[in-house]
Amino acid sequence: MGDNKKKPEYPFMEIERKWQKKWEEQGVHKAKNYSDKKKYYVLSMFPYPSGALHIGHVSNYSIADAIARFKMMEGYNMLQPMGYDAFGMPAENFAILNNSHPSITTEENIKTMYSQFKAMGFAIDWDRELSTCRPSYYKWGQWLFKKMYEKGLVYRKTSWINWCDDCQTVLANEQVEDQKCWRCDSQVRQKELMQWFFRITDYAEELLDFSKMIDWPERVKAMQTNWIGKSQGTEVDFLLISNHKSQTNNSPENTQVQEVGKSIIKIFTTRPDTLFGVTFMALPPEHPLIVEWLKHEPEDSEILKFCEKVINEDKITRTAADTTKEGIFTGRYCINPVNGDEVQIWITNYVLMDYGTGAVMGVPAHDQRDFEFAKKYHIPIKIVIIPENEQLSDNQSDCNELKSAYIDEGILANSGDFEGMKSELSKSKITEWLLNKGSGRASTTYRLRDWGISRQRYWGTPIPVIHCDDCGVVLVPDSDLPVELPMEVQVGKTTKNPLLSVEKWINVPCPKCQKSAKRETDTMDTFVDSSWYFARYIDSKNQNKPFEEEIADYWLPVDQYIGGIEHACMHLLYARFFHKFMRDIGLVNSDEPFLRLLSQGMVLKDGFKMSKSKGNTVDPQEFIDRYGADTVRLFVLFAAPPEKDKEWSKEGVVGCFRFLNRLYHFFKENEDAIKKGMKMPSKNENDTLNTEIKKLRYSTHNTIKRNLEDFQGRMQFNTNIASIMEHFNNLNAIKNYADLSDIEKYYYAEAALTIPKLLYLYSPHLSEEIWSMFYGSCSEKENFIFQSGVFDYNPEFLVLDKIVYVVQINGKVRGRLEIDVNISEEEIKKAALEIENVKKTIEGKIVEKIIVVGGKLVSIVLRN
RNA sequence: GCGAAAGUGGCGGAACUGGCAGACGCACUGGACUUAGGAUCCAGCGAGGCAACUCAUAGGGGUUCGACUCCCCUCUUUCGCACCA
Repeated sequence: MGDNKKKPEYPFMEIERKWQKKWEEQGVHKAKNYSDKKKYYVLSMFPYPSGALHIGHVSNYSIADAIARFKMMEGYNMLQPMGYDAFGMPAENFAILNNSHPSITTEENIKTMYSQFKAMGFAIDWDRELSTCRPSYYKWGQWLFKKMYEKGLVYRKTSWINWCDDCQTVLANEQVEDQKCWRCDSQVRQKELMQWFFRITDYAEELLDFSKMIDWPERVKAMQTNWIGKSQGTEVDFLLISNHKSQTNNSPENTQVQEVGKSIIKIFTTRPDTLFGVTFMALPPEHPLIVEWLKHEPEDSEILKFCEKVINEDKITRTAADTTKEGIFTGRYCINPVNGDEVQIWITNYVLMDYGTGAVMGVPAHDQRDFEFAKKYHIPIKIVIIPENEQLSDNQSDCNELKSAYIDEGILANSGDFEGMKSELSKSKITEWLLNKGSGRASTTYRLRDWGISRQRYWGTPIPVIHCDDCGVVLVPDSDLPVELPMEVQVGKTTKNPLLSVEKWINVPCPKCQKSAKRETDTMDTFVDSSWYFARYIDSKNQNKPFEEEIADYWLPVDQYIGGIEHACMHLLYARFFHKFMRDIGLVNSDEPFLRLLSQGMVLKDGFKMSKSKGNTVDPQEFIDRYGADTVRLFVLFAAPPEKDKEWSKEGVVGCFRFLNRLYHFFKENEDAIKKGMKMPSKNENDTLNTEIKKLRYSTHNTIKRNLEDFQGRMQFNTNIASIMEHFNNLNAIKNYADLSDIEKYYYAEAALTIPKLLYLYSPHLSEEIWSMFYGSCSEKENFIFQSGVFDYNPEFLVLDKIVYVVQINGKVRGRLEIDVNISEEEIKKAALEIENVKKTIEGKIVEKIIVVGGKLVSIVLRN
């Protein structure tokens, strides 16, 4: 021990390959679909096959693998599957860049990634591997689409989207830069396009319920709650005045018969207490009423021009909070149901058609936006709420002096029968009054919008629909599923959706009437694919249904999900929606897909997110080749707690490598010594243990305890690893092995062999290698670490016979006291007062009281 | 603006229910051994002070025998949502 000879690096490459081979040969990572054992399903978000594992993947799967292996040790029937999220724009663009077809490049990338996964040595059941771009997978995505359609959860409607004429596709908001297409730089315009939607809003209320999860980060729950954005308020009907004042050409059609549905403007408000302060009505140009009115406008009308301008503004600019509020008066009026006031109707750029009822009552005195708008266009401002302790003074002068709206609640003024009532109470009273009059009702709205899943893209799951002139939308029969993507297309920069030009594929007979019809050419958003993949893993080879319900009952929900925070309001919400839908059609019997969620932090370089454009990327492969998978895995877990961002450090990796190296050489050098201590001597010599070994034994069991409890609770692997290093340092400090008694040698060996067992979760290859030095293959069967069960400690060894008390005077540490455990409080006080330094400090002062905290410290309080 | 999280040495981070602030690792410094290398071993490592001690957990108050931890205020950073009526 401790000699100064040169040491070669440990042969990690050989060791890692060796154990990967053994694990595979003996199928130790395969999960059984039917088992008496309790199951544990560990899942990491699957990767998009970009051609190489990046450091984020390595971090994600290292966390998952630690949990997975712990559950294996605990004896669970553990499942950790892996697959690829292979459809979508990045894959399509990758193919375009390489002048190839995405089906080719994707499968190539999958191959590369698979071999990288193998080299990392994750405990993955590869028999269940899937890729979303294979017909065997997306067949069932299409099947689920149909089920959803049949349940009324799928619909088509025209909606306003960002459209690039050059690329002939919808652009997501983040693909529009400065009103221009990110790819071809041409002007983006708003276009009304027929799109497919999933009615996720039907589940809005249930999606707000997180009670069925065991452990989800507060942050994610808050983000989803925020995103769903439930608001309770009141819907109010404003009657239109049909022969409006400004109209000059009073044609009978316009003035008399109004369609019933259009004779009112419905608004939603969370502040019915301000209803008496309404001085205008704000509608977006897309509002059906406006659309109707515009038909009667002359071509050069200002109103028409204004509407066109607003509609063509890109969504982001238009909905930004700091965009100047603009509007135009329609010349028409409606009636405020609470007081009969005539209210001007304006078209504005700041009201959103797809929230609430798509119309807003303008209360300039009590809403900042309305206030700014009213100021600009000289619309009257009427105060109807005053702060509780103030009097309403001269109304008129007040309004002119106002610098901003009073948006808080208060006491109602100028409010008819509700005069003097508190906002809080008046809300329900006014709503009640409206209900009785039939011109309003309580209402709940959500910010959550239905999920638009149409993509005018080639590389995605085809929507299994055929359009027939006579029959309309016809679902592709089950027997014709999957609707496979045609392969004979050229993807390229210039072209529109390549599917549009595959005549052979598009033109099909209508399944109902056999007349010629056309296939839907939109494909599905890739988030549809990832919304149910966790369920497909449990029976991924099934050719007759998405998965067997009985197997799903065993495996679902996922016990532990690990992924990035970036999916909080997208993937994680969509997957919850899908799971609930699958429950409602009887496929699964649980309410939530993911019981526990760990959202891991990013790996940063120099404090920034790694990105190609910044040029601060790290290729993990480089480090894996040089220091081994065990080292890299250990580093990403040691650098910070899993949910925190971690800074990539080359030196840190080397530090982990050194630790593993030291460990390996320690066991090589002390192999014989440890072997001698492996058997508990028959004679119990506990009493004769020297203090050093007693401390080591304490270290062993305390380290195990810390690691065990951490896995049962907060899962901060960085401190676990630190504690293993610390314990190894303690073990290394024993230099007098030769002098030890048999029982001391036993505890020495125990201390040593604890290390591979604890480290197995983070650096499994080396751990197995060390373990096998002592518990090596007896026959054909290997003794894998997990088979030895989970690590456990003996609480008896954590009881010390001497304890160090810290002695404080007025809160400052003045000494310490090593004392027998069983000593009484009085004696401890006495002993504390006898410490030299304590004596000196309290000399000439009066001791007011002495507090003894059991097993920890003595606090002496002096009178000042 | 709303919501969430966070702020501790040169750095990543420990300190779990209030009880020795800085575990573990990196970097650094000195030494040993070295045909020198990303090797190994020993020692040191918050600041000030010869020392006893003092000062330090973003800043300021408070509760307490005792506060990184609890309460109040302020500042800063990151993230999410954002004209949501």
